[in-house]
Amino acid sequence: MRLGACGILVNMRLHESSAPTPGEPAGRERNADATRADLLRAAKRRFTVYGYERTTVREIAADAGANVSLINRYFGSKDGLLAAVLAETAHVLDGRPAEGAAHPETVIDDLLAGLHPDAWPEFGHQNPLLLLLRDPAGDAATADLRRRTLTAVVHRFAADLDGDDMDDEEARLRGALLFALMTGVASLHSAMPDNVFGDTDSPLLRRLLTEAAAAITDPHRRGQA
Amino acid sequence: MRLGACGILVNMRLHESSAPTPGEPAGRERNADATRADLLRAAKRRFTVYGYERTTVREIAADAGANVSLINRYFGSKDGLLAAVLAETAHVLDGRPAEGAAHPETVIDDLLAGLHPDAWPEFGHQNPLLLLLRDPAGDAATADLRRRTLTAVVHRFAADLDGDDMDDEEARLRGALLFALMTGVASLHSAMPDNVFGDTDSPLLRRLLTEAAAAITDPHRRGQA
Amino acid sequence: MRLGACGILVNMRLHESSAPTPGEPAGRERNADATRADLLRAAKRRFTVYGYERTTVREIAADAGANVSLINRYFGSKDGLLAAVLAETAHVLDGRPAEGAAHPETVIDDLLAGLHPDAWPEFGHQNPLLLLLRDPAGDAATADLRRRTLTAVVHRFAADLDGDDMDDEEARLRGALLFALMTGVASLHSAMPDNVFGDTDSPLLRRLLTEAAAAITDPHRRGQA
Amino acid sequence: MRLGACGILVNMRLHESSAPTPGEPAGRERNADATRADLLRAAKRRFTVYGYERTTVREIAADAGANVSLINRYFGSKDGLLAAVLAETAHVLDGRPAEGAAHPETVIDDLLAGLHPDAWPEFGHQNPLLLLLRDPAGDAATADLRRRTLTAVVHRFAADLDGDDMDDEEARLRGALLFALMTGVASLHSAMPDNVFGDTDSPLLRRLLTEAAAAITDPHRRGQA
DNA sequence: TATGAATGAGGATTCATTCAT
DNA sequence: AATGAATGAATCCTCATTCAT
Repeated sequence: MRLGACGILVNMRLHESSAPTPGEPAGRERNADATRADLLRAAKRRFTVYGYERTTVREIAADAGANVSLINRYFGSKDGLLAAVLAETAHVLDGRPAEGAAHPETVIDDLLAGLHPDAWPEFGHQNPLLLLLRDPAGDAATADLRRRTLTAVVHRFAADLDGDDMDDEEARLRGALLFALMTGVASLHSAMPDNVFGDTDSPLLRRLLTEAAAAITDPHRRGQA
Repeated sequence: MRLGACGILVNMRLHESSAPTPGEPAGRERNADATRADLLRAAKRRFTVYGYERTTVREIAADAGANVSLINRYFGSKDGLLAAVLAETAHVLDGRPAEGAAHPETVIDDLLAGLHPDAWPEFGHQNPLLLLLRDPAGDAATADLRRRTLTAVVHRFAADLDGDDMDDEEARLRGALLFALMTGVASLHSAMPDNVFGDTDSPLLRRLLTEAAAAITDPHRRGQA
Repeated sequence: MRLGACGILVNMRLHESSAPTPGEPAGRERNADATRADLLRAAKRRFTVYGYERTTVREIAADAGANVSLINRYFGSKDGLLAAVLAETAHVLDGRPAEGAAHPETVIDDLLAGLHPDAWPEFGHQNPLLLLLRDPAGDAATADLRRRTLTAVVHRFAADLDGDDMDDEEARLRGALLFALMTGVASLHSAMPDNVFGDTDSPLLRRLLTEAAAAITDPHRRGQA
Repeated sequence: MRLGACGILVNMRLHESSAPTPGEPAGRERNADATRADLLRAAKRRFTVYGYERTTVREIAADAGANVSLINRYFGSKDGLLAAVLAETAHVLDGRPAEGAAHPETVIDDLLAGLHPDAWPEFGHQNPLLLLLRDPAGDAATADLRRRTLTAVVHRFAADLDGDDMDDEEARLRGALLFALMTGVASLHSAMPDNVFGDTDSPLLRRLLTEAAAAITDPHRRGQA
């Protein structure tokens, strides 16, 4: 059983490719790649924090310090931008540490680290996976992309569990449940600003989550009727 | 430990007070209460399934077979309608069986029943609790109502766990985690139409969930480091 | 020269035919005439104070303690109600004292009395003639009625001036000017809540207005080049 | 006594910065200033002629040959547009001839010139001051602006009268009365299309008005009791 | 490449009016 | 006569997108 996939969930400072340095004069430097990246970053944050519908393209452009039309130029449409963000979300998994310890504790460590106020700066300090679960926005193509991305992520979880102790079917189920537990916690944490879970570093919280994760992932669990 | 609150989640009664019998000619029957109820029902479904922003008041009115402006007449605004739906969601809890068996199995039974394709007809066959977690729409007042409703629900979960075996603080934490597990499963189930969890009646699914729930709720769990 | 017409402008407490006595239960007594009168009175006030467009029929009905539909029943439409109010305005002139002293002082006395905060209770303490001059509301028929009413009123002023000292043409011109002076003062007074004219009883104000009125009405004025 | 302020009332210059040349194909020339000016001009006319409420933003946009949403782009809202028009009205005063002959005749000349069918083309051939007196539309902020503009205009009249012959208080009263006379005449003229005052150039009309104005403004008037 | 002006579709809401009771 | 539920047209405004420079 390997649980490395969850390693992606740790806080990772991303390479600020070309942050919209404030103080710079209005006239943006003509650099397509940087502009594109800035727009993408701004979109990630706003989509994650406010949701797709409540985000306007003008807000994204303003955040990025770019002109609105460039969204259409580089991403075709607002939906295209969402698709790019979703793809980005999937790609976040690619950067995971290749080798991961396979213990429930690791999973939970990653989860709890992701709840930290400083985690996920690129996504407005929200777990990007919530983007895949919350408001079902976008057109048909985007919805499909979202679904496929979600499937890929869940499969990744399953793959890490897969081993000689269980078949694929069972691994997929356990992976999905583990994913559900994680996103459930992240989602509730995100929805309740007054911190339902109290101190994120509380030993009890960690113990309970670890136990629950173990119950889901451990095939040799005793006491199971 | 009592877990009765979760019994509410299986409440799928649907008193079709005055369904808009199709085939009838135009000119709605003049019954304010029925109209209001129809609008509320239609809103519940669309808000839950499509989200607040992607639902237009005209769609709701069309679903209800009523005139659009009656939404404003009866609920003041689209936001007021959302508030009514949220309140309804909270009130669903009030109809719970007064005393419930306090076993994790009961919680999971309720959860799994809620995943059934025929469950929650009023909410478009989606768990209404998702309405409290997904897209953060509405104006300030509605957002506050949403938050308070969510808090109330979580507290209800906690109250059912509270007992002589743990203090309030701990009960609240365990309740929140249980709630997170449930909504996480419901959310993932809702987002992936091709049924990630396979057969909802599968014994393995039930066993894993029950174990996880027990890990969260049982204070006397052995083998906890 | 007679100026009696202006006598109509004095403050006159109207017969409260059936004031919507508060405290009475909802169910209105079934009395068509009284209801009609109440609606008319309410409309007079709101149209005069807030203007036609900014007044809703529901507000009028609420003021009158009557049901909205009765406006259409008794007056055909909102426009019909306005027409009735305009007619009423014209009829106010009918109740004038048949014989009036023909001095500019009388005209000005009436005008100043009309500026008093307690004057014109039926019209929200505003000079009803403003209704004929301000916002050009209503459909074509109503606009025509308004115009005809206005013409009638101006002619009435002229008639009071007519005499052996001048021909009809000249009387009409002087009457119109006198009317313009009066309504100009009333209009400005109405538009500036902080009382542009200071104390309404000020001797200077009365003297200046009387002189101006005299300049308009007196055919034997000396010093006219 | 100086009456120069009234000189502004004859200001009927109209710099057609970029008239929507009819006959040109669709696709408006991309000139923000010109578009803004066109919208403002169209609004001035419709607000003055038809009043605020009876004017729709679409009508204004159509008049200006511009897209409706540009009203919101450039003025924020219909109310913002009204505010701009009111400000414009106030600014009209700024362009007055610095020094004016201080005779009642000048005031009346200006007034009568303003009654000419060709006067005030920008305001639909209506005296723009009527905009400040007629239908009290707009939200609270706009109502306040209207009131302040009106106050400013009246004070301007007063200032032109102020001199060593009278104190401020008295000047303000006389200024207000002069303003009332002027707007009263303009208002009645505007409300009665069949020309109540007959020929605008009639010597009698001019004489009567000049006498009335003199009665209001001249502190050395003989024959005053 | 970048800008910002212009566009048009769509959305919530208000309101006079009609209709059934 | 009176009630209030239902209707639909109309209005302001927002927003993604396109176009010309």
